[in-house]
Formats: sequence, structure tokens, C-alpha cells
Amino acid sequence: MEEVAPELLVRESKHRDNTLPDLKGVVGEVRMRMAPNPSGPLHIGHSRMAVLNDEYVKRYGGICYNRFEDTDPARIDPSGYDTIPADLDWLGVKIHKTVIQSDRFEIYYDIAKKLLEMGKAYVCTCKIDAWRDLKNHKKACEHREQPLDEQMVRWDKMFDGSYKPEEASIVVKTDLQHPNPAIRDFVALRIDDTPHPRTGSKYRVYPLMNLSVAIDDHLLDLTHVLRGKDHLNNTHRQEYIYDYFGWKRPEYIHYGRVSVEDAQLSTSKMANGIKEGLYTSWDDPQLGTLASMRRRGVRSEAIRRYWVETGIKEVDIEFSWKTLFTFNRELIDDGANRYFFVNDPIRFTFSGTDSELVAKAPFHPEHPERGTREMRVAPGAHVFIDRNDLKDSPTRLRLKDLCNVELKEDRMIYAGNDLSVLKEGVHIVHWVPGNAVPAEVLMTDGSTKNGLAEPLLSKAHESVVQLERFAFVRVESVSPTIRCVFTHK
RNA sequence: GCUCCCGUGGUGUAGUCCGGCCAAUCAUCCCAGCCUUUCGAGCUGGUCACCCGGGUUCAAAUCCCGGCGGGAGCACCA
Repeated sequence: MEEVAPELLVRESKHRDNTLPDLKGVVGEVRMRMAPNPSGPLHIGHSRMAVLNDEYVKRYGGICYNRFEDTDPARIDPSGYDTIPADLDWLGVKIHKTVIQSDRFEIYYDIAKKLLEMGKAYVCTCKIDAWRDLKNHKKACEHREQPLDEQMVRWDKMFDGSYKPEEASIVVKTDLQHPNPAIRDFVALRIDDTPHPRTGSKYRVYPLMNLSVAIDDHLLDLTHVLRGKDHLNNTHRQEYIYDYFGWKRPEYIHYGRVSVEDAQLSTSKMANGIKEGLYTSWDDPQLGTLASMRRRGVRSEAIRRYWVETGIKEVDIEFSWKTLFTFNRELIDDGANRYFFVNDPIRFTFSGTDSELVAKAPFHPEHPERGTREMRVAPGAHVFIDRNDLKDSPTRLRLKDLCNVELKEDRMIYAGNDLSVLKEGVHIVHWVPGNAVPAEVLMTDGSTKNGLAEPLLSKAHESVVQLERFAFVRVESVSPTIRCVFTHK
């Protein structure tokens, strides 16, 4: 082969083995992290970072941390400490170690104090606006070059309560002449008297992310850091801290913004919506949370495939529900048994035969071995079909898996069982017999479809099924009535 | 305004570093046909892209210059 047609072998190697590009600078194992703020459950946007980290750690071997970034006591929803690990677990993301930043305040204080001693930071008691204004004009404030002993006195006063919030902060020096105003001196610690959900009022000096993140990324000895490109400037700021201590920087990879059409992803807006009754809970099908996806019967594998195929470029992207649902349909179709559900039912009385008819509808067209659902229709019995199927005023219809019928007002007359009528343009519709049971489907716009389902659907509790010609749904409960949640078409 | 980043079909991506094998890959959407007792699945076919303008070169999606467009940041949030 090599001798006859070597070019064929070369071509072969051009194909990618993995959709995700290789990481730069990998030596042995890899150490990565995700850094959620425990302010609520994870949503579809968060899942990108989680999946990508997990994929790489699995590819190269190594460890993945979950680090709760809870250094702003005012922006914590304590439920996040439980829901986030559950969401990650559902996604199939393997967390090797969990780190909680609110356990580590003393560590941040230590390092900050060292920066002070090194002359790389200062205690600033300027008014916030005045300080920012000076910075924007590349000017130092009066506190920047104060002698160390004076700085230490003021440092202590931050902790003992002498200063109120906003009256003092620790600022890390960078380069006041830096052309990018976003990179010049940045605040590293501040005072806040809001009680922290985990540490109460024990601490009042809180690190800001650029300090705590730099310290933890270093202490955890991370090799690669994945983050949104909104952190580009933060990365530059953090590099100053790395350089002051001579720490080795991890590889930083920034990925672009994801805009998700038709989805509420703002944690605070979702929380408000729940409070106001707009949404029932975090797993309301209207929301873009992972909890909602799970409830609707979306498989985490579909979400993982979506992010792997999307990759990790710095360009901004538009998320496509259609594509995600296509991936999901591929996963669930084989396992989803078929049932009839008639939305907006119209009642007909069946006639035209002497004996009872029995429909034997397969649970799955590709899996005859799963058997059939039997539905019986006797002369004089009722049959319901969807009002929507009457739109074009058909005179004849085919009741799927049962027989052909002629429609006359509210009567349905048996018209044989010859499938060839389909060639004449007769449409096949789904239907339910007189002993159908009420069922409702919770839609993603918050509305509910109330209809009738074949009785056997009540045996499909907890499974994802296809309501033929309607949609895939997850059967959430079966008593007192059947309730399903819309998955997708 | 300042700083940085980025521009391949509707969407996401491959190719860009080291110019030719790219009249541009794959997936998804969309359209048409076939098949099927679902509007699901399957099969076949189709439409649609290198932001623009110069330059270098035998040759440019790929290199250079200039435009234009988009995004992020300029918080005592993360």
C-alpha cells in the first residue's frame, strides 16, 4: 500500500479523530476546574464549560475540580451547593475534588499580605469614584506608595471593624500606564458585612475573583483553564499576580459567548419569575436549566454531543435548540414506545359493522417484538379524533391500525380495511377509543394541552414516549391523571 | 472614547500556523422525491459560504496592507 499509493495514507491522517481540538502544552496528565458561583442551578449555557472540562480530563487523564466561587456573600443561593453537583452528575461530569472558596479566606489573606509586603499591593481608602477617575487618567492615588508600616496599620483596621464597607480595600498594583484601562490597578479584597451563608459573620473582608482565582488556580496546580472570553481582561490581571510570585501560568483557553434563543437563562430573572409565580420551579419546562432538560426527557448525552461538536473557538455562537433536539431524538427514538394522544378531541359514534374491531398497534414500528397495544371499538361505541384533523373537512379517513371510516356529521362508518385508499389521498390519523383517559401535556411556553390518551399510557410512568403525530413527551405522573412534559417534536 | 479579540452556507464546524491535493469538509436546518398504517425513523437528491478592497505570487480561504462588520472588557459581580 505504501509503495503503490502513499498519498492515500497521507489523506487518511487529515481526518480528525476527535471533534475537539487537542489542548496545547499537555505534559502527562491534565488538571482542570470548573468554577461555578452557587447562585442557582446550572443552565444549558453552563453545561458547555462543564462538558468541555470533562471531555479533556477524560481524554488526557488527570483531575477535574469543582470550585465553588462563593466570595460574594450577597450573591449566593445556598441551594446551589447541592444542585450544582447534582447537575454535574447528571451531565456525566466526573468531579474528582470539590473546593469551596469560603473555606479558604485565610489563604487569600496570607497571599494578599505578602503582596502588600512586596510592595505589589496597597490599602486604599479613596472614595471609589475618585480612585477610578485617577486610574482612568493613569494617575496614582495618595495611598499607593505609602510606607509599609502605615499600610499594615490600615490592613489591620480593615479586619477589626474600623472601616465600613467601601471605606477601604486592598488594591493590586499593575501598571498605571497600561494602555488598556481595564488592566490598570485592580481591587483584590473588599469589606462586606452581609452575612455569608456558610461562614456567617466570621469574615468581613472578602477577596474578589481576580485574587482568589489566581491563588486557587496556582495552588491547585492547574494545567489548563477554560473560561469565557468575557474573562480575557481578568486573565491579564491575574497574570500580574502570577508574575509577582514567579508562578507558572496555566494554559488559558477562552471561548466565545453563547447566545441562546428563546430561553430565560438569567439566574436572578428565573428566581424572580419563580417568586412571582411565572414559573413553578427551577425545573419548569419554560426554563433553560438542566433540571428542566432532565424533566423533559432530554438526555445529557445529547447536550454533551452538542458541545463537543461546537468546539471551543473564540467566536461567538448561536445555540440551536433544533440541533440539540435532533441529537436527542436520535437517542430516545429507539426506546420511546408509541401511544395515541388526542389533543382537542372530537367525539364520533362508530357504526357499520356487526362485530367489535380490535386494533393491534405496535409499541414501536421498528421493534415488533415489543408487542402491540390493543384497542377495541364496538358498533355504537365512541371514537375521538383531533379537531385539527378535521380542518379540511375530509369525508374519509384511515384510523391508524384499525380501519377506514367515512365521516357523516358525528358518525363514523366503517369503510373497510383496504390500505390502498391511502393512494387516493385518504389521510391516516391517530385516535382513541371510548374508554380513553384524560391526559395533559405541559408545554414549553407554560401552557397545558388537555386531551385524551389511550388507557395503556398510564402504564408508561417515568418513561419517554412518542405520542404519535404529536410529539415526544416524558410521562411524569399517571395518577390521579396522566401528566406528561413536552420533550420535542 | 480607550484596550483587546474575532470574521468560512440559516446554524455549528474542518481547512488558515507550514499558499497549490479546496470549483472548500462534516453535522444540523431548509426544500424536493422515495419508502412507511405517525407529521417519528430510514433512503435519494438539491439549494446555500471563504466580510470587502488592494498587494505579493505561476498559484491566496490560507501571507501583507487598508477598510468594514461583530464581540468582550474598562465594577469594591463572577
